[in-house]
Amino acid sequence: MIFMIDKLKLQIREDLEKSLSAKYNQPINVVVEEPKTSGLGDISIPVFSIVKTVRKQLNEVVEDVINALEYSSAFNLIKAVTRVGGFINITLDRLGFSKAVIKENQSASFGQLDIGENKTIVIDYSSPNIAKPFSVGHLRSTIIGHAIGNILEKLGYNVVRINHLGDFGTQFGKIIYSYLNFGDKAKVDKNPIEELVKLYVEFHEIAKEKPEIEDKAREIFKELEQGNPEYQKLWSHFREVSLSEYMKVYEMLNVRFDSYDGEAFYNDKMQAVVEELTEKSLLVKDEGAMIVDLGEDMPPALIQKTDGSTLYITRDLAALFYRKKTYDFDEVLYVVGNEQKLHFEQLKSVVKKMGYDFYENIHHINFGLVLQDGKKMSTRKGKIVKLEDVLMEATNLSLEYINEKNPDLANKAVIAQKIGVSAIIFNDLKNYRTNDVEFNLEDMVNFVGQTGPYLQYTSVRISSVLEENSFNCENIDYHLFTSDHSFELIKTIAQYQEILIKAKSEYSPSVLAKYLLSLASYFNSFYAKEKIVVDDVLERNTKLCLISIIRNILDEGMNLLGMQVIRKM
RNA sequence: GACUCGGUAGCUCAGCAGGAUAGAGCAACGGCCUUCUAAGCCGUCGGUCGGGGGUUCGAAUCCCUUCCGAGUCGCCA
Repeated sequence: MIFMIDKLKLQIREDLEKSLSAKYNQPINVVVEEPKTSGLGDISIPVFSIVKTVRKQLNEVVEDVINALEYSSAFNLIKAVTRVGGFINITLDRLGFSKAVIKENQSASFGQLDIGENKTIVIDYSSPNIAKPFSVGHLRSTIIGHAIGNILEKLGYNVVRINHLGDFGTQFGKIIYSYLNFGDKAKVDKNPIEELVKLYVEFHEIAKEKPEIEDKAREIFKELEQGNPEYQKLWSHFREVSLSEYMKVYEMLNVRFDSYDGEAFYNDKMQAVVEELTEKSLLVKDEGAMIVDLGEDMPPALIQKTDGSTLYITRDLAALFYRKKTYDFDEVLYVVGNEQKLHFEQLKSVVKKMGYDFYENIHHINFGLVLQDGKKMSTRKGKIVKLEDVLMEATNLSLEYINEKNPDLANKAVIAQKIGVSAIIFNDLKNYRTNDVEFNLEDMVNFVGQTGPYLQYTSVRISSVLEENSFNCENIDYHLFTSDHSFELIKTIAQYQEILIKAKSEYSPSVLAKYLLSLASYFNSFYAKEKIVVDDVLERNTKLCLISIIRNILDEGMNLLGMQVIRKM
């Protein structure tokens, strides 16, 4: 059974390649695509490359391809074949195609994709640093990681979501020192992250005058590592209060994790890595530190500092092996910014050198930096934009819109927040993830055009029609789907599954986001042209069925992206 | 300096296993609410695809070169 347009294209391609290869007695590659300009049909086949391989006249090849098409198993869904120069344009049988799409959509198996069955993917995202504010960069990681995780689950993968908290390192020595010497317990309890950051900043100011406190901090950290109960208690307290603040953000974004094991969790698992590297003779002493030489292409990986303490990559290696052992993953994804590209290349390279094949399944899902005035945002420069403020701003603005457009709406505050938060999520996901983004509040809370609210609004429009009218998808007049604006919708619906697969293969939610925009756009055009609740029972039922399918896809798609679906706005 | 990523309409971006007149949204301008939510729809305006070479029937897409921006480059994470 062929229904999806991409499957149809694939089928035509396979059939043509088979019969043409036989005819010309050599392997033939056939390109099957969708015409970029409208009015030329639904599917097109440029034959130039075939002409080149077989060294025959263009006309002759065109003839051969058209003849071969008739023997394709997809031919029953083809209505017309025309030729424009070196292009063969295929027009689909709209009636037959619509029927296939709607039937497929109604079947129980719709959307149940199983390409990820029995496969496990570990995905590491969000990972904020304890005692530091939740940055806009971590917001990107959180949003992108969450959406990719959802898409993977939709495709049938077993997904393990890990929040690899930055809860370890010399900075804890500094914070503990500051807290003990000039901290205020009450203040910290009341406003943990803000106060801890203040203490951290204060530490650095004092360290300018009295550099010896740096040694104190290192000492405290060393004792913390070795299990000093007082320091451990403080560390664990700071971790807890920070995490509970992050949880508020996660709750607002509707994000969950399977594990919050951060860097500290791997503290006792690093020695084994160092030992294994030593056993495999990969560790070399260089300028007092222990490194793994990675050849000409890459700078070496620093595994152990001169003073014997370990580094980021050592911890990541320990975490990686732990995850492999614990989850036996097929792939592991790290949703971490562009600036750590080299780090992950080194990580893969070290794993490869250690002789493990699974280095190929380690993917750095990099994303662009959040820039301010064209430069990387820096905590040190104190230009911290508080995430809560951004979410608040978006919520307030959407409330203003509601008051203007629909002042009698019930639950305004709740809906305003759902719109505001979703606007920010969508704004991040609609563009390809590796693009850098300039921090711009106005863009983030834009509600007009290619935005989150546009999708929500489209779904709400459909809901308000469906709410008042019952329908069934058994009794359909497929002829109604043959108009241009209806058939665009049918073709777009038919692309949904392929879009999910593409979003997975590129690890980019933007593929889905762009698709939802185009579906919504086609619907809104349709909505402007056609009255849905008409007197004719069959026509009304047919249209209601169609728009309900559209709403299902919009809603599911929005959920996959991490947005909130609403019924009224 | 080396390496990586990017440069497409005034702005934000699609398109990039080479294919037919380079597409959206925003902004600007002009239409469309006595009919299912106008956060919408329709139209107009807007481009030497950073510059220069090359590969070929054909280049935004591939190669080289050059300019511009960002990021990274052993003891932070």
